Formats: sequence, structure tokens, C-alpha cells
Amino acid sequence: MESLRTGPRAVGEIARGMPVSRPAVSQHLKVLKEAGLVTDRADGTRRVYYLDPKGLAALRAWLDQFWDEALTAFRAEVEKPLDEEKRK
Amino acid sequence: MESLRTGPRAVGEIARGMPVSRPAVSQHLKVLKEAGLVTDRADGTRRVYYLDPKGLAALRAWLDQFWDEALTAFRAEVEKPLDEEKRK
DNA sequence: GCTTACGGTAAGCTATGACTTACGGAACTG
DNA sequence: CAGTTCCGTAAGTCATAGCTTACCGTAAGC
Repeated sequence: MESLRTGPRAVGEIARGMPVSRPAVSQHLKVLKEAGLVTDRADGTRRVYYLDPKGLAALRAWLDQFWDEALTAFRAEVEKPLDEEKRK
Repeated sequence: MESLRTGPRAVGEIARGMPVSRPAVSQHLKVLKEAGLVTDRADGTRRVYYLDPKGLAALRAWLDQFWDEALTAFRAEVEKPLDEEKRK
């Protein structure tokens, strides 16, 4: 995903900058595609992959909500002062 | 982490709602703690864990930046029109 | 002081994630 | 229509993530 951050790339192109084989990259991309995080497009014999904004948005939305809930709970915890200690 | 979303919890308390053993939960918490995503506090013989806002914030910041860069690249790609096809 | 509740850590097992090599198919190239 | 490039998938290997059981320390209750 880091490789795709700056734009579309073909499989072999990605693999060249990686310490792993091309098939390994293909397998990664397959998983990411199933997860909705990347999409691909044919370009001759090459296959160009790029990030899927929808997937990223979903991830962001999830994290944002998680963040909100956690922060709310955190505040509630802080502003729940003394009496707690007693009735343990 | 989902278990801690709504507030602090003790280890055993978390484990009870999980399909795994208590030590397994302890190990998860250890990793999360090393990652800076949770913190803990002693409470008698119990050990209470809660989300670490700092860690969450860092995660959010990373994802936000990733998102920005990706979206910028995405726009640039779309607004890069015809002439590309020719000089392949 | 004994016992009981709670958790961290060690040791060991197993499923599987992540890689590799090998192969085959699709699309351009001359 | 051969040869080349690019890629996906199959099959097999290996390291280890993630669990379990067992054990030990520490705090609290009676």
C-alpha cells in the first residue's frame, strides 16, 4: 500500500522495489483487493493497481468512530471522581 | 481493543467475554502496550487496562496523512488526461 | 498466617501466513 | 505466428503468531 500511496503502479514495478518476489506481491495485492483497499485495471499485458479511495474512506470512518467513542469514554472516566473508590 | 473502547477493564473481565483463555488476553495486551496503544494501572491484585489516547492519536495522524497523499495522487492522476496513452 | 482471587511468564504445540519455484495464459512486438 | 513480456495461480516449505496448560508471585480477605 505504501508503494501505491503516490499513484498507480504495475505489479512488476512494485516488486522491483521490494525485497520479495513478484508472485509474493501479487498475493498481497489479491488480499488487499478482496479487502477493498486497492483496485486494478488492465493495461496491455500489465496490470496496474491503485488505492481504492472507498476502502480508505471506510477505514478512516471506522477509526474516527472508534476514536470518538474511546475519547468519550475516557472523558467520562476522568470526570467520575471520588465515590468510586469506596464501593469497590 | 474493542473491549476497551467503552472504558477501562481488568484482564479477567476481558477474557470472560472472549473465546480465548486469560493468558492469551494477557499476551495481546502486552503487545498492544508495547505498541503504545494501551496502558495499564494496578488496582489491588487486578490490573486495569485502558486505551492510550496518544497511541490512537498517532494512528489517526498516520492514516490521515496517508489519506491526504493518496487523495492528492488520485486527483493528479485523474487530471492527467490524453497525451499519456501515446508515449507509453 | 492461610487461603483465595488475579495476572504475568515460561514452555510447548499447531495452524497458517508469507514466501519460493514452476507453470501457463494473455497480450503486444517484429 | 514465433518470441517476449507481464502477470496470476498452484504446490510446497518454513517460520512463527497465537493459543493452551502449568506454574509462580503478589495483593487482599478472613
